[in-house]
Amino acid sequence: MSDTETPDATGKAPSIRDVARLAGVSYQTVSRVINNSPQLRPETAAKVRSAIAELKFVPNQAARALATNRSRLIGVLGPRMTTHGTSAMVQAIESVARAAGYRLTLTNLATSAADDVRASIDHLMQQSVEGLIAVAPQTRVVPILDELKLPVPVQIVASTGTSSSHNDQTAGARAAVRHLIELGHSRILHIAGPRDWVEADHRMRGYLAEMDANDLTPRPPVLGDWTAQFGFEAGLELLRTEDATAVFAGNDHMALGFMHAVRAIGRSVPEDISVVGFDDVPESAHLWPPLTTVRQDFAGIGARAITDLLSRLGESSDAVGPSEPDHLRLIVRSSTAPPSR
Amino acid sequence: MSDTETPDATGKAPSIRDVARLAGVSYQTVSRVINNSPQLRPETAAKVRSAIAELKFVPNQAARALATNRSRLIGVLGPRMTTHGTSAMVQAIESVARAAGYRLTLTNLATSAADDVRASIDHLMQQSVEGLIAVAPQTRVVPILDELKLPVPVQIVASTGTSSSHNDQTAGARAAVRHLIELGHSRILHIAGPRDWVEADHRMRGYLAEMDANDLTPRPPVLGDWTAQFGFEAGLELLRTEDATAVFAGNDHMALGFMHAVRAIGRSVPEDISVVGFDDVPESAHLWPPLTTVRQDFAGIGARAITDLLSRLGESSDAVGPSEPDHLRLIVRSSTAPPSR
DNA sequence: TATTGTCGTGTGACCGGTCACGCAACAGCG
DNA sequence: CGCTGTTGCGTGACCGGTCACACGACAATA
Repeated sequence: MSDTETPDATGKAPSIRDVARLAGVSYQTVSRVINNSPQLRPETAAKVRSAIAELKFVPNQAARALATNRSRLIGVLGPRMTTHGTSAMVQAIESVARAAGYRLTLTNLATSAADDVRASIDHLMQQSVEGLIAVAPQTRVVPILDELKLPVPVQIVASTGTSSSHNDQTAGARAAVRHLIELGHSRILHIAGPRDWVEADHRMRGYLAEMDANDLTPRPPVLGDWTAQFGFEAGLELLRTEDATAVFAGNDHMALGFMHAVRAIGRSVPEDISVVGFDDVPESAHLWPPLTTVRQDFAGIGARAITDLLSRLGESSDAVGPSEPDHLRLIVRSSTAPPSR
Repeated sequence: MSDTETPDATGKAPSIRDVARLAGVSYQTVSRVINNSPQLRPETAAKVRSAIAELKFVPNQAARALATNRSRLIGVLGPRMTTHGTSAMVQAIESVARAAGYRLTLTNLATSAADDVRASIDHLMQQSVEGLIAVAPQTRVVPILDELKLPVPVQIVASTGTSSSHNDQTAGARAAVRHLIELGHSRILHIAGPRDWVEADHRMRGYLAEMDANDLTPRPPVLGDWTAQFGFEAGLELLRTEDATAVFAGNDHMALGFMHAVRAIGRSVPEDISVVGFDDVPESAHLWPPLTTVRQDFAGIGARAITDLLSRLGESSDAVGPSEPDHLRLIVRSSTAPPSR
């Protein structure tokens, strides 16, 4: 009478054989039930389902992966530095992947050294991922991915677009610079992101291209590290050595740091100098002054990237349609104004 | 002569049997090599290793998991809303886990509805994770975790401490409020985080406790959603209806939004009203004015949580030692000053 | 020289699923 | 009434590792 409440108290998880025994069918029938095979009598399926519920059976994914040679696992190669943008993208990726029946395994780059990158990729490949998605990778990561010739599809998602839509990458940066030019600025500086980030590169190119298109001579961009701290330090330096009326920063954080520097030397934004950022992180609207910036739909970018990857995996992409590229938009706030001199 | 360059071009990944054949040993010997068995003649091991290299053999984790009944997989239950803090913690968790030979599988909560939480947990359990780590969970998630009686260890990591060190949870909040009191403030408001976040709850309790300890009557905290936008809106409202000289916000973002509201009505921080935040996100030092806040070592918290979890899994925690709880520190900047009236 | 123990390696079964097939029962058809 | 086709389900082998055990070679011991 001191029987355990559950039918088997072996401590081991029940297998399809256990379920089959309880339901009075063969293990293959159980397999059919959990795979929604159509060739099943409804009553049989019901019997099996109740046995599954009773035993709290949950299919062993490892066994399934082994037998089918499909892991339904997607590897995410995270960036070295996480930001609002990358987290938002990863989150979107996860939710789309899960809805499609895929799981996510995550790894972050410790550094961007080649060995380190290879180790991270190995780590993912060992889990026999079916696809790889590199979030905001540094530029040096990309050739490594190419060179490795991975046996699975690789999707690169830079925050200015996926690898499949390279055309509009610099558009946002150009819009930002054009805005400054239209306000009447001509001495415009650029604080860029790190040399080896895809996004940084494209935004810098956008700056150079737009300056060029307006017959303005760009100043050599300062290369930063995306942080507010750098924006601050670079700002102190630039304000001492350069005579500019506007700055286009590679992201909002550096713009924020730069604005701090402007105040620190007793000048003000936008009266003395205009500032525009990039990303439109949720805080940018509430900075002082509210920051003019370029908005990105991070979640949308992430979702598109994973959708593309899934469709490359032969997954019927549920009517997501082709990528619509217009996810960059200039948001004008009060950190920009016509030059006073 | 048109042979492929690799020994086998079957398109399938090589198994230990293939390696064994090439090395002229048994598959068991290969298994011993990849598991670093000591009982091996060095020459044999070398032979096998070169065969492994030649075939680019990589052990199939699914098969291993199936045979050993150990997945070496840790499930991460991410929060509904990702912030700087949670990303930093996840990143730290990943790096520690990887170093210990564990892999991470990630899922994010879409909402905090019970069904949704259960679905997310199921999703992780289906992958037969060996442990679960819930990052910054809402309070309602915790009882669900308890009630489910998961067969694996669960580690809850709130950004104010892991579940194992509950004692200092409110300390940071109390320090923040005490700082305001010591400056001479008595009419101090609190903009709290969402009702169902563990952190929000503890910070609120810290506020109430410290007010109480100084015989000050706390105002009922406003419950926000962590965003700058909320801080802004709540600020507009509070500044209209309340007569306070200081505000303690549940996080830096809401503090930032509040400061925006102060400026929006033509008053200033800290002259008219002092503001203190919580978290010390990297941008806080560069806000205007630089924000007084409570610093948290997110990476350290994350690392500690995963270390604890690993040790509960019987992993020899490499001399990490017991958790040192002093990771909260008040950072005084210029958003706080004595009251002017 | 026979016995015992250790070292290094091989053999068969097994983990929990899936796949390809086999097969009984029954229906439709000439 | 026999033939064929379909439906519904069961059997054996297999995925790629690991585990328990067996076994031969050789050294130490009696």
